[in-house]
Parts: sequence; structure tokens; C-alpha cells
Amino acid sequence: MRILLIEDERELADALSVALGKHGVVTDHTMHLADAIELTRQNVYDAILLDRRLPDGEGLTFIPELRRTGTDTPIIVLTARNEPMERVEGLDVGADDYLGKPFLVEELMARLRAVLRRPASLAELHITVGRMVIDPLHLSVTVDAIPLDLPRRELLVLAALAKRKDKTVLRSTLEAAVYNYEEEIQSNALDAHISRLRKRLLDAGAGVAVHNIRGVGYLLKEE
Amino acid sequence: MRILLIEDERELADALSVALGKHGVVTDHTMHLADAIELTRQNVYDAILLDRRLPDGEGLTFIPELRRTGTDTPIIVLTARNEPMERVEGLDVGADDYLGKPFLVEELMARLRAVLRRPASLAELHITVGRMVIDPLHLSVTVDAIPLDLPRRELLVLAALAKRKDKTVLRSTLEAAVYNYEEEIQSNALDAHISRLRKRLLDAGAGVAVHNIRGVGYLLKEE
DNA sequence: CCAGCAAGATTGCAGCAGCATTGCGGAAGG
DNA sequence: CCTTCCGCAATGCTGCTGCAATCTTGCTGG
Repeated sequence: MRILLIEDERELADALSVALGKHGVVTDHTMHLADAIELTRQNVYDAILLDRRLPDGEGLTFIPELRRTGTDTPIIVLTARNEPMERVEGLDVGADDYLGKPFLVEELMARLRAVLRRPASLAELHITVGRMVIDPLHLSVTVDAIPLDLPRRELLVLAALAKRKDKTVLRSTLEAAVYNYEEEIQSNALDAHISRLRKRLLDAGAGVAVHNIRGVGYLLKEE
Repeated sequence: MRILLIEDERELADALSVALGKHGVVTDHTMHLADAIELTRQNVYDAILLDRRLPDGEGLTFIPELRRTGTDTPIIVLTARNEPMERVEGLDVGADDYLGKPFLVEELMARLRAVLRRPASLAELHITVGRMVIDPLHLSVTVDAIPLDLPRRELLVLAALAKRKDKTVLRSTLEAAVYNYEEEIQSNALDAHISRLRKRLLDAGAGVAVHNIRGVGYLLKEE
């Protein structure tokens, strides 16, 4: 589990990092709201722990700001401001839980677990073709729920085809999907990938076919 | 919004019904755990408010009972038993929140809202692969019900793999699961963890295998 | 309808990137 | 002070991948 801790008391933050670490939680720490948004852009956190009093402002303002970016990471507010109405305030701007300082690490962990007991992901994009399911985000492929592992380049080709299944994908598009602009291709490497991919899909009984459109590109469809 | 209130003090229950009613909440009330299960079968509630001290037993026992029926309705425990470790207890048997008496109705409402904002929770508490059961929230692992203790980092790797069993987990995802951004990796530390984890899983006869997908990541599946 | 040709398919091969394994020493915890 | 964990790095190995040679397919014009 990986969390973001937004807290300006260095001592507390360090102690928490250590304590949470013992529970197997990986903690990123920042003292400034300004950095927090950037960090959530760069990393995917399981949860965020947020202090209210921060050097650059009231922590609660961070919540709507974060939600506006479409992130629904659970947020637990940790603060000495623990009057009932202050708790209401915090929960109503979008915090998932509110915990007054001081607190036991045990309780924080329990609240973390409670908040995390929810579906892992938001919108997982799966593409189904034939008996095959492709998750282009996680780069995983299954046939009849059995994982199929493909070499990286073949995987990239397949994902690119799957994203536009039943439609022609230009040869150049495929090349772009597999090679970055630094890598140059001096041969029929792409054709070779297609060939090997076809063989593997056939062996796995994926129920799909990769068709060629002469002079244009390729196309993935059910068999 | 419709909720189920399980509470034996009639006065409090009535007062709450009225107060919640003013917030647009329809309340079903029962004083007995025995009735509660039946009521959840007949109605779909948005949330359940649960007292601990009840005439026919400890309220917390209701939670696993209800969960076993496949219901994932959020549960908020309302109780005078409000010591930190008692709260931990409540949350860990599956309550979504825990609120000590006495409380302001305002706060209860806020917590209700917070709990209802969360996508319905279906996340598995335990993941079974081969002969191994993993609890990613508590980070515990058993093989044939015998606890297996793993070093922290190996545990984190395993939990990350288990959460997406039978699916590829990107190398970078694994790194993020084990290291925070301050910790830098200058070597094949992750590979080493995988290697040692494999050995331990083999020794324990876990019946699982960690596969590598070259250039992509790793994947956990049954042997 | 056929010859000619261009585009694609297939496959062996060699090189090498990525992975597996393991010993070592420092660090942390008891 | 002893044990375990963990990062590091050296070593060996596997199999992906680009290349090129060869074979096949299907389009085209006459």
C-alpha cells in the first residue's frame, strides 16, 4: 500500500512514516499543498493523509482541488482541530474519514483498511475479442481467463490492434505503437512480430484472426 | 435515503429517527439482531447504523454475519464503547465507520454521506491463490492455514501481485508498491526480492508461481 | 487468363537486453 | 552481540528481437 502524507510537523511525519512502514505502508511525504497535487499526478496512491494546518494554507482546500482532477483516492484528515462541527466540515468537502490528533497508529491503520475495502479500480478498460480479453492499460491478455504471456513487442502490436478491433490499423500506426521515434526499423521487423503473434494466438486458441489489408495495414477480428 | 437502525434504547432510536427524517432519511428500526438479518433480506438499505450493546448480543457479530450473505451495505457502528482499541475492533470486523456516543446528528449525517460517497465495497478481504491465502490489508499470508511469515519487502511484492492475480503487474507498479519516492533503487533489488520470494513460496509449498513477462513485469498464478 | 511483380509470411540465426541467482557486507532490530 | 533483512554487484543464462533469405499470396495490365 502506498500513501501520500501531507503534514508539516516533520517529527510527526517521520514517526508516522516509520510506524506505517511497519504495517507495510509505503509513505511519500510532503509539507506543502503545492507539491501534493504534483505528486498525485506522478503517482497512484491508495490513500492520502491530510493535515489541516499547513504552511501554505488550510489543508481542506486541497480536497476539492484534487477531486476536480478526477482523482477519487480516499482522503483521511488528520488534525488537532477535532470539534464535531470541524469534523462535519472536513467530511463534507469530500474527506472519507476524519481522525483527531493525537491518535493511535493502530486506529489509523484500521481506518485506512476500512477506507480501502472498496473496488480496486475505477474504470478498467477491457477489450474482448473472441475468447480473448485484453487490458491495454496493464498490458495483460487472457484467453478463457487463462493468462497468456506475450513478448513485449507482440503485446504492443496486439494492444494497438485491439484498441481498434474490426477496423484497419495503418502500418505506420502500428510501427508507432511499437517503436519510439528514436528506434529505427530497417527491415520487416513488424511483419515478423505479426507472424509470431499469429502463431501464439493460434496455439492459445484465442479465437481471433489478424488480417492483412494489402498496402494499408492490419485488422484484428474474431475468427 | 433509507437506513436500518439497530439500537435498543427506544428513546434514542426515536429521537434519531426524527432527526434523520429532517435530513430526508427514512429509518427502519429494530431492537434485535435476529430481526436485522431478515430486514436486510427484504429491503435494500443505503446504510446500517449499529449499536454494540444489544439485548440479544454484541452488535459487532452482526457484521460478518451480514457480509456472509454477500451484502456490502456500509455499516456505521454507534456506541458508548469508544476506546481506541474498541474502535479498531469494530472497523476490523468490517464496519465502515465508528462513532462514539454521544454524538451530534450533524456528525452522523456527515459520516453517512462520507460512507455513501464511496463506491459500493466489494473488494476482497482475502485472496486465494493455490494453497495460499493472502490478506492484503493486514498483510498476512497463510499456506494451508499455516501462517507464513515473509520479510516486509517480499510481502509487499506478493501482496501487489496477489491483488492482480493472473494479470500482469508492471515492473514499475511493483517498484511503487515497495519503495517510496525517497528510496532510490540503483540495482536489481526488486529482482532479488522476487527471487527470494520464489524460493520461500516453493519451500512452503504454496502452489503458486511467479511468472516473468519479459520487458513488462510479473504475474502471479497457480502452479 | 496469365505472367510479372510487389507486398506479405515465415523462419533460422546471431546478438544482446533483461532476468535469475547468489555471496557479501552494512544496517536494523532484538 | 547475534540474527535477519536488504541493497548491491558479479555471474550465467534465456529467449526476445532485428535481420535477411526464401517462399507465398494476391493484385495488375495486357
